[in-house]
Amino acid sequence: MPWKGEKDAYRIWLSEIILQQTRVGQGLDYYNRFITHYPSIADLAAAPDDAVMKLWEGLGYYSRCRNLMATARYIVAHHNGQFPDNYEDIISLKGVGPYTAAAIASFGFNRPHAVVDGNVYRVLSRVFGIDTPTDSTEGKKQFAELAQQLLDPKIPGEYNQAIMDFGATVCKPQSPLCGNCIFHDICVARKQNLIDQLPVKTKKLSIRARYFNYFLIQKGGKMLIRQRREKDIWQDLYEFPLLESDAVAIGKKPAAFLEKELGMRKNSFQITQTSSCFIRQLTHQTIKAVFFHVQLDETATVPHLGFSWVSQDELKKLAFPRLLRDYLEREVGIKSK
DNA sequence: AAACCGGGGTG
DNA sequence: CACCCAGGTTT
Repeated sequence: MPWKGEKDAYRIWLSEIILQQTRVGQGLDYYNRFITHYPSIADLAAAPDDAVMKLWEGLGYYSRCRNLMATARYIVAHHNGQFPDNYEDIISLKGVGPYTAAAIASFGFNRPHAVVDGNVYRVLSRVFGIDTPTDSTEGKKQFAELAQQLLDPKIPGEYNQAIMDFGATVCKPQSPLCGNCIFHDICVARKQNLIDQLPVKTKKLSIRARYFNYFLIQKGGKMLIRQRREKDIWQDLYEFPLLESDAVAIGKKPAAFLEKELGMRKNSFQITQTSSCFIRQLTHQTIKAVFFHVQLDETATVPHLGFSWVSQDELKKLAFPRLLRDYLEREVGIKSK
């Protein structure tokens, strides 16, 4: 991992933001691409939104990318391009919470702040036999205090790295290596046979189904797109004209949508192709999508506010949700790279 | 305190 | 399928 032992706060920050709720194997390529494109925080701050979001495309949790841009620009504007070197200033940055602030402060500036991530929750809950839910306010406070108490303030960076590595390689979520564990004889969870019960989480997420009907409208080699500006999934990413419905089958609504919502003239278009249902499982939503290919005739008039026509080359430079990027590549033959 | 925010890997 | 991932922000 290129960020291990890294002392450049910009690189530490970038790697930590990328790794939020993201596995190392998934984030590694993204990290390398960002460092290549934007070697310094000033480079990142100067980059256009669309270019940065394109580099983030497919990684998910896109607010991380928006906060990344905002923070880079803030540091250039207000900290002379120098990353703040203390916990309080660091945690005040957008997109930086307790974990990330402790990681940057300890790795980059040798400050004595203990990290508490999923690994730490797991190790501490098992070794000490703590069943307070880690997703409760009380649990967060309790584990943070314990972690801070255990931290070796002389070597905070090494300590933080060690406990997270230990959680990732020995005290794993499933099938932990208790036989080789240095805490074998003192681990409360192991002694009481509670390894599979700890850590405790209370909140069970509910997954809702959503039905997206996308319209692929092409004309003269260009496609009609829009940017998602609402506070919803995929904010600031691009998509095609969309009709969301309550169920998979939307009957005769496609034509009505094109006329009413897009202002297209009746009988000036044809739906030439309807895809099968594509399913994308997100953490808290199941997206079921159908794609309608629309053929326009000579008299067709197309909207309008909020939409724009883009060529394939322009489209490739914009960030689309994975679902749409996959459909473009598999069914339309447009490859992103 | 609870809801919301992606995508992928693993067993 | 359930669970988890070097979490954070908004309501």
